[in-house]
Amino acid sequence: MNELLKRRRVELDELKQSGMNPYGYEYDVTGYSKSIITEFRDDDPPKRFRIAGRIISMRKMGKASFMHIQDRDGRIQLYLRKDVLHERYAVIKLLDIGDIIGVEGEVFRTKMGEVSIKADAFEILAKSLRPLPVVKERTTEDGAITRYDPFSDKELRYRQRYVDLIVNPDVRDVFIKRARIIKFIRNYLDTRGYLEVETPALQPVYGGAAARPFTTHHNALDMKLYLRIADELYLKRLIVGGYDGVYEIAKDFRNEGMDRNHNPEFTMLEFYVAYKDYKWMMDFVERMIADLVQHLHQTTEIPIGMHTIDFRPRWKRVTMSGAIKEHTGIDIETTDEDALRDAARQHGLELEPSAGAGKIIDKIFSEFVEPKLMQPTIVMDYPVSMSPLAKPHREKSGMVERFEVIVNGQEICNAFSELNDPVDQRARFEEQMNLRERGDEEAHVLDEDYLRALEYGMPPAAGLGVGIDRLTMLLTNQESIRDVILFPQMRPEGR
RNA sequence: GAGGCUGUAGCUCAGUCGGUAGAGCAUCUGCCUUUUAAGCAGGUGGUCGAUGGUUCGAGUCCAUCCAGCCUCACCA
Repeated sequence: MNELLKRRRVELDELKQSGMNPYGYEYDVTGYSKSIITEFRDDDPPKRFRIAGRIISMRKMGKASFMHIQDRDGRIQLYLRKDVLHERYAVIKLLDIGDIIGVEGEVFRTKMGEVSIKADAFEILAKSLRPLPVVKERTTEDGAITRYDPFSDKELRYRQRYVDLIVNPDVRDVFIKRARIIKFIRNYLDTRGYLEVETPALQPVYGGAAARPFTTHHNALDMKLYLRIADELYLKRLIVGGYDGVYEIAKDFRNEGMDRNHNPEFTMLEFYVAYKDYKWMMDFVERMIADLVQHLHQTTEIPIGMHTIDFRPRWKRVTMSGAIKEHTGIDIETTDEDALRDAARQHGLELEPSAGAGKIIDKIFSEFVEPKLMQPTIVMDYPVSMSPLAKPHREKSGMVERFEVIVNGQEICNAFSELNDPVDQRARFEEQMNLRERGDEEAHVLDEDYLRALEYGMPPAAGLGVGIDRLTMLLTNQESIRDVILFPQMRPEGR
């Protein structure tokens, strides 16, 4: 144990010997930093508050000391004087940055103009035994805060998120926004009469997406179970069951690589509405997201990365074939598979010989079109081979009624008119099983019970999936999914 | 899975040609009753990610491993 840790344990013992409990039981808080400061009026008679928080800076002088404590809303300065606290003042010597204290006193404004609390009593609520990487900072005249050498090591920040949250207020803010995003969506769907449901995370047959699952084992049933990769097939069973609109905000689990856009567990909104199609869903989702952005930022126009992005409806709508033609000159509607492959190769794409037309189109799109779509864009009408759960296009053969929303070069949602023809659905599943036999581990699995449900009859329906983590990244301007997940997956810590 | 970069004090980082390990902040001691990147003076603090190798001598060169980041591949 190093000197800093030893030192704090010595102080802990001294506190106990002095008769103070270094781990208090409760504190009756009557004020919070932010409101105390904003509501302070110089002409009013002094007000008293009890406030609790963590010490984040200290300036001890001989017979008086200043410190800042941080509570849930922000920071406030404390002023402690020996001639007020008397023998209690000696305890200040045993306080450290990181300790959590409760303080009672009058609010006043210092000579330098900072609203502060003049303490006449304090208690220790939790003695901190580890040094906190707090950092010097200065508020410049225009109100901007300059921080010196902030705690920035990503590995430490993710592994010890509690420390990150204490010392980096911006991080705390991201997760408050994340909560507001989820709450807004839930409220938006609830007030329109859609039912929030819960479906199994442990599934005997996984489905609803193309991905490799995590597996686990149920001891009592002695059976293999999968962690869900999507909730789609269960939610559509509920549409069969007669609910008009259902949604679920839930964790999905995919056993794939990790990078700045992928975490093995992530949060997905899935939403299904009976008697609607994908056109209806386009209108719905652009309205919902525009309202969400307005709610979060008080405007629909926000800076993201290098761009300013405007979420105000109506968003640009393009077909996949139109977008590809515009950005590459390739006409996928009049080009057969071999010619398509040649065209893709001419554009510099490397393709596996097994790649079919759908895969080639998808590759062309994600390589040459998607990165260029900065403003919210609805891209519609996808090849049927890429979308085994979507309904055939009512006009274009070989296509399905599906759309994605691309913002800042990234997909943020995926939606389609749901396939409700059980015979077609069975054929699509069988095609997927063929792919699986040829070694595609991510092909969809045939779900016999889901087919049985469709055979009873499912009304036409529109479905939507929104990756909440990526949406949060977008709306909080974060570059990595790890910055919007409190405890991202990490390799075990070496000791 | 492939390539590149990184790992030095609690935090943020220097460390030259291979020659006794440094700074700022934090921390400690003393002084200081409206300070605020408080100040002044003086200190403490290191398994240089791990293991092995080359060398008279390794933070520095080499190999292997661990962890993180980035790019690519894979992937809704």
